[in-house]
Amino acid sequence: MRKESSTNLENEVQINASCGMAYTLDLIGGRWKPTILWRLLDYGSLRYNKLRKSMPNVSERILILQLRELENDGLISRKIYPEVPPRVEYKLTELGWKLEPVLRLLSDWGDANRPIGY
Amino acid sequence: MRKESSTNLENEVQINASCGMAYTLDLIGGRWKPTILWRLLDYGSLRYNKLRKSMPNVSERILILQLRELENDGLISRKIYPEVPPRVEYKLTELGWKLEPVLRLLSDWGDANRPIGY
DNA sequence: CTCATTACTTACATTTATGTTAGTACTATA
DNA sequence: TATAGTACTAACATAAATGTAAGTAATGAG
Repeated sequence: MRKESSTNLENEVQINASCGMAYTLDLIGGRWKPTILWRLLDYGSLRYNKLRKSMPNVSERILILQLRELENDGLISRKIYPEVPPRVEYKLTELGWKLEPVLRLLSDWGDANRPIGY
Repeated sequence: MRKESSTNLENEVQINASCGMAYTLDLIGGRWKPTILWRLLDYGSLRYNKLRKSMPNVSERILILQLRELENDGLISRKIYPEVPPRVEYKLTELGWKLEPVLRLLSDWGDANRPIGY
């Protein structure tokens, strides 16, 4: 959990409010968020388990955390089917799809400029 | 300082190596890096003191840390003039300038999609 | 009754990022 | 001798992000 007040948090809030770049980076900047977003761009829609199995190194807790943050920020949606065993499907929202060109540019830049042998 | 080995670090390394998006985000993702890069896009070249005064909320230590990381990652250069009092000028490298379209897209997206009243 | 399946949650532990405060070296100028 | 100016560094402290291991609810199949 975050503290209710700290210089750290105040700085974050202030920067995000005044700098579009920082705001965008804050939305997509978690350790596993790029991977999640990329999968959803690829598959369109994914069940939790399939997503998880496509990311062998995340722990469940962290994966859920990142999914919740993306959901709270309006980038992905979570649809629960009332079945047993449960079924939950994740997909990009309209806002999430608006990110596509941004994500592709970030991806292309990284692939083009990552040092050789990195 | 970072540990030499930890799951955290291993995950970071592995993701950055396999995902261009994550790699790019890692380069520009510090708290004050967007602001620094934006200033340098704007001014072309900036002395340390002028940069600092344009960012009243960073502490010196953190500003220097972020500058060093950007320098180590090859995005900015640091030129020392052998004068007293000292003079140090920061500017974007060629690689740094290549980021310009990425930064502008991130900025535009954030400004366009940040919730009202945020 | 037992077990498998799915999408989680809980309690705990560690690592990493960020922030605070004070101090330094060097010289020119007053 | 004292002070100002610049670009830092050092020692310390806190906040936030990430990771580990185990457990849970619900139900159908065997």
